[in-house]
Amino acid sequence: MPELPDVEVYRQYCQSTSLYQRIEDVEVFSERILEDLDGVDFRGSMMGSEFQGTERHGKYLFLNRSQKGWMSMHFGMTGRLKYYQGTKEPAYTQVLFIFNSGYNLALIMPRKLGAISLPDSVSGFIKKKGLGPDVFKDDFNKQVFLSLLAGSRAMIKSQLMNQQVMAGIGNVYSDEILFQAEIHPRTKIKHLSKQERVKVYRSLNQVLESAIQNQADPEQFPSTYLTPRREIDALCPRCGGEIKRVKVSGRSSYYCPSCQPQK
DNA sequence: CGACAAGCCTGGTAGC
DNA sequence: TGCTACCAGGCTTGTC
Repeated sequence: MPELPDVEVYRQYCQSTSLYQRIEDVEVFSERILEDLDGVDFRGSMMGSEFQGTERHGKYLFLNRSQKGWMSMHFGMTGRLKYYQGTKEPAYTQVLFIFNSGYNLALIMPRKLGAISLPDSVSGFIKKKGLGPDVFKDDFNKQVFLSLLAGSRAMIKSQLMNQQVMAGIGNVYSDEILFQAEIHPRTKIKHLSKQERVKVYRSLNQVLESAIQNQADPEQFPSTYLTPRREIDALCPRCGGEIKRVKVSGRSSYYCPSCQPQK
């Protein structure tokens, strides 16, 4: 479920495991996820360097390679990382970094919809991709959020998920935020009052903070959360009613019809 | 076996 | 009418 909280957990994982070890070799099992180099050139660029720091913007993770710039990672729908010792890489490993410490870092991704690229700078990458501000950084405040909704013709869920507007929220967390805010996912932004918009903002902050604290693991989420109950006819943790599913911009959205009535 | 799945990107178009 | 902003569909491949 690689949305902002998941990628933040991956960032902390890399920070605590994968820095300051020389990359002795790189194995590329799927070239399609390499954005700007083929496998041979990517390997050549990575070998001999080491990761020295981590950043995150929205759903993208960045690893600093000092004078050689940055490596960005995107996890698609199914990507995750594993730092391990041993000879056999995990199933569905697409790119494998082999360190001189005897440990390896595997990018595991059953569906090859993620991407790796080698940007010169994080800010340049954000600009090139047209990403909006990261929703969990300090400068993302209520005023910024309200300005990003102002004048929009979109449905609230689509706007929360639009990475060009604001970066980090995907299908699962947009549903959770709107469940906590008691707003139907198909609500048009122009029909939301100022108080309702502020309520969405507060829910956004609370949900992301709680998710990161709980290692983005739905099983550890508060009992009032929808995320562990993303299935039709599950029961609403607030009112006990049946959870329903509806399509919003082509994405399956779960909600409680009585807690989140359609306007 | 068809529908579905947490990601992004693109082309066509609805609506100001 | 023209331009934007929006959204449906496609990509991939394993699971139910």
